Amino acid sequence: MARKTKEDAELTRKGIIIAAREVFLIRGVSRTTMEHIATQAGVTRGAIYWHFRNKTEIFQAMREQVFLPLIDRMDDTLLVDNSKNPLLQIENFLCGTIELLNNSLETRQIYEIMMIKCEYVVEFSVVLQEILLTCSGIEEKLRFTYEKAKEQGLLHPSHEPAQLAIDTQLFFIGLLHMWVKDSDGNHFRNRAIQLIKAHMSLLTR
Amino acid sequence: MARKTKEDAELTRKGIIIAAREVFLIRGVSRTTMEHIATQAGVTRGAIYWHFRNKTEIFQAMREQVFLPLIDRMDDTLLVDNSKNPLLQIENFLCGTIELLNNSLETRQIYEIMMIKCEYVVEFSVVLQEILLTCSGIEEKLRFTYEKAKEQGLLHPSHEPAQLAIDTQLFFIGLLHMWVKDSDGNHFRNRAIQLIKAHMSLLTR
DNA sequence: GTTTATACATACATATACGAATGTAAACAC
DNA sequence: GTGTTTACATTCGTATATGTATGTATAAAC
Repeated sequence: MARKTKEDAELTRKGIIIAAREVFLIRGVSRTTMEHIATQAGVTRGAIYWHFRNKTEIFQAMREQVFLPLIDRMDDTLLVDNSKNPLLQIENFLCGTIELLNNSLETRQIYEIMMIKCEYVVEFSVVLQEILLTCSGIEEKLRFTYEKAKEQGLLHPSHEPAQLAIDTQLFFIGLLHMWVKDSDGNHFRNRAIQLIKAHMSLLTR
Repeated sequence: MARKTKEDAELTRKGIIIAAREVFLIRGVSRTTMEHIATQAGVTRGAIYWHFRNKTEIFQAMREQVFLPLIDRMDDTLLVDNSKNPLLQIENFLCGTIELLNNSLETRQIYEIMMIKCEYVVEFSVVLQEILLTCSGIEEKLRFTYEKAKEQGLLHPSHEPAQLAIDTQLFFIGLLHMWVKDSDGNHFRNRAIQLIKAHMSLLTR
């Protein structure tokens, strides 16, 4: 075949990432070969090796498509200081994430890949460090928002923002993991929003 | 080499499982080959294929060593009806699990393998179903214990046992995941017990 | 004490994956 | 409009993994 325009090449690159996501989801990252991805994308391995050095680079490219927007949305929802009701801000952030998972096939699949279709060894253990860092960021932003709530007297006096932040964070990490695993939907997916509201109400009174 | 006694053969089998655990932890399940396991165990692949049909069977054998005791301990801690203080029963179950992770290298490694060194596709997706089932069991037992607490008037009147059970379960799932990922220990491992007590105190008042 | 089944080691056949090297036609720079 | 670079496809060499088949020495059964 012949050379493409820059736009076509970019389309090829995007197509490879999409194909990788689809194959990762079915076969898992480790058991996916370059040939699998190439076939799914309708190109040859040559095309892939032109755009990416190896599978890890494809994985990282795929991951960034979801995690950079997540950070942005988190900042938008939690850090913005309209602060009518900080507790509602937190609830909206959590519910918004679940709705994003419900609405965006891409996001849903990437979360699933990252949580149960990837082995965090050698090259991939870098990703683990980034996840821990992201979690630190979330905890901090939750604490910041709980502190605003405390200032407004919305919290039980004996509840400390730092404690609430971690508790909410761990609750949500657990929820996300079970949401992903619960592919039938009956245990967690259907009830996720309700569970979040219940959690928030537990901490409020 | 020559034939061993039954006891020797059983030792070989155990050794293979131990070797598999050690290699799984470093290389991940998918990227571990039978040859890796054999070398680590000091045998040849022939020995492994004599005891197990394939890698999945080794994985399952390894998994059972940890999960069957977990169920037992859960029943012992939560269902037994001495019930001086059901809330303390729950706290003890959660803290006991963390302490088990701290004290037992084997348990710790198997949890780590199952959570971040394994891809749940095809043969392994059966394991996911089992995990979901185990979680259902945990939720049920937590709810049962929270109901006892409610009968004894230990809970805030507006708190429902069913809600508390799920909230605690999700909190703990999140904690376990972060505990495993936090290999440095500064974020979650060192604080796990304290976080559990904080969680329980949040739900009590 | 002979036979048989066991508990492996060794050898073999097949399949698959990777990365690099090479080929090539068209886009783009000039 | 020619030269150069780009965006791939094709080919090749090498390595590695799997499962099975076969070999073998000994424990156990009789």
